Formats: sequence, C-alpha cells, structure tokens
Amino acid sequence: MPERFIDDYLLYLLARASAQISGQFHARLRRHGLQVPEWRVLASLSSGDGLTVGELAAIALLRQPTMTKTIDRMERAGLVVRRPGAADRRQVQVFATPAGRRRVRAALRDAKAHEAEVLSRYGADESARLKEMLLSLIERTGAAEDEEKVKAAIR
Amino acid sequence: MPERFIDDYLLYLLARASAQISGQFHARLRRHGLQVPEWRVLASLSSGDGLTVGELAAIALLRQPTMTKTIDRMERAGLVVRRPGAADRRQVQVFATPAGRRRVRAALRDAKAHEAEVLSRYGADESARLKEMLLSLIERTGAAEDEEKVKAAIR
DNA sequence: CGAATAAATATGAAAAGGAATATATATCGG
DNA sequence: CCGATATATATTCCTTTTCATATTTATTCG
Repeated sequence: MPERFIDDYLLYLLARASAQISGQFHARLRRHGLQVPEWRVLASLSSGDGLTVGELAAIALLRQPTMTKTIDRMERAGLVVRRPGAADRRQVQVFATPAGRRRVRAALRDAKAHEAEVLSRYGADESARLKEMLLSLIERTGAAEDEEKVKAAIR
Repeated sequence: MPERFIDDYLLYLLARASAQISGQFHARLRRHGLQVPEWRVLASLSSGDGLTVGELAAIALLRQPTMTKTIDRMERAGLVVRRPGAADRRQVQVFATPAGRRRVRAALRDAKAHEAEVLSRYGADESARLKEMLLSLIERTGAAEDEEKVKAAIR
C-alpha cells in the first residue's frame, strides 16, 4: 500500500500515540477500580485539593456537564465531596476523601512505573525533549485556540 | 501552585496535546458536515478503498462494534457502501461513494492547511523530529502491547 | 441600588461508545 | 471430509458523553 495520508499526519500521530499508550495504562487503572475521568480527577486533587468543577473539567479534558456527572458518581462512591465555593458561591469545590486519597495512591505509583517503562527505551535527554515538544505544542496551540475564539466572537 | 503531577506526566501531555489540537480541527470538520470517526473513515478510504470494518476500526482508534455503527450511519448518509469481502466472506469491505469522496476532499485540504499552521511555528527539521518521535513511540509501545496480550493469555 | 448581562454548575433528552455475546464463515487436526 | 476451534461482523443492553438549556449567584452600568 502506498503511504497513507494519516501516517504522516500530525494529528493522527498524536491521537494514535495517546490512544495506544493510554490504553495500556487504562487496563491497569481498572485493576484499581478507577475509570479514566475518575483517575484524572483524583490525580489532580492529589496535587491541589479544592479545585472547582470547571477547573477539573478543563484538566480532565472533558465538558463541564460530563464532569458534573463524574463528580456525582465519585461522590456516591465516597471518593470526593463537594463544598460550595469559598469566595464565589456559584462555584463548587471538590475535595478528595480519605478513601479517595487511598484509592489513588497505588494508581499514582503505577502511573509513574508505567511512564518509566515507556520512557526506558529513551535516554534521559531524549525523554526530556519529547516532553518539551509536547508542552510547547500545548502552549503554542493554546494561544491559537484563543485567537479562534476571538475571531468567532467578532463575527 | 506547586508543579502538578500531571504537568510532567507523559500520558497527560500526549492526551492534552492531542485533545487540544484535534479539538481545533474538529471544529472545522463540523463545517464540512463530518463527525470525527466519519472523517477518519473517509480519509483512510481516500488512500485505499475497500478496507474492512476491522481495519477501519483499528485505524480510527475505535472498537469494532462502534465502527459497525459508524458505517451504518455513513451508509445511511450515502457516504460509503458495504460489499462482502472478496476473498473472505466473513469480512465486509467498505468503499467511499462519489458523494463520500466529494465530502472528504475539502476536509483533506483543510486538514493539511491546519497541520501546516500548527507546524509553521517549527522548523522543517524540528517538525520532522516531532513526527519521528511520535512514530517511534507508537511502534515501540505497540510491541509492548502485544507482550501484554501474551502475558494475559498465559494466565 | 436595581435591572441587565455574564458566569458557574446542574439537568434532561438524545447520541455515541463499550462489553458481552450471537451469527456466519474459515481454518485446522484427525 | 468432518467436527472443533478461530475469526469477522453484527446485535443487544447498558453506561457515558454531549448539546441545549435551566438555575443560581456575580458583576456591570445606568
């Protein structure tokens, strides 16, 4: 077969790398009894408790209504609690419960081990450069996204 | 805030870069009246008609049953047709209709333009290195995935 | 201050996705 | 060649996600 368009298409390479590597880890997550959005919420809260629903949605790459429902499930499961926003009462802050922190601890270790496995095939500086390029992509295209919003708003 | 775990976590950087950049393009796709899986199917078929349902699922990073439903929708919309597999009659081959090819043509141009935009901030060799690293990630971790399957099979 | 506008979260209906399994066809070992 | 096993796709049922919008609280401007 001649080279397919998608095989040299940046967006596809990104999607494929992400889907493939994340897929491996997600299999491990299930052993910890966590869904992907739940894992992202707890991992985020482990570096800073009391994030709002909106912030969590942005971090976990989900829409806000989806995050609301994820929090619903997690609250029912006793992994997090909601509290009205301290400064702004429209906001809802989310806190991990002791059970939630316990649940995520092993998953965090597993995540680090898995990442180390993936990166073991690369040198330290090569690994660092890979991450730098990804960060740079995120930052530079994030700005472009705002420009799009501005353009859209002008219309 | 201290550095969050996820901000230096390879899987998250990949997921975020992919979600963010793809999100931009997906907004454009909607103007072409295409959903993401539909776009992937038509883009794949544009480089090689007659792929099977299973092949399309693997390429589009979807499960097979999801692809079956995607093809259902696309067939109803007149974008593709199914034909029984030539060699193996269990298979179903998918072909783009003239309408499907017409629909994807502009999207392909758009995809290339968007990719050029994203990569315009990088030099040619830097762009090439980014793609190489992603490809290498895909290839090396693909092998690991098979190992997992083998391990799982042994149990 | 108060009405208008904006922002954060929640809700409801509809669409999409996934796991498990059914069905049809191929392949393999005897 | 035949039965057992494997593979490709479809189907069913259930969960998750999304879109549009409602609700509540903030902010802005007269």
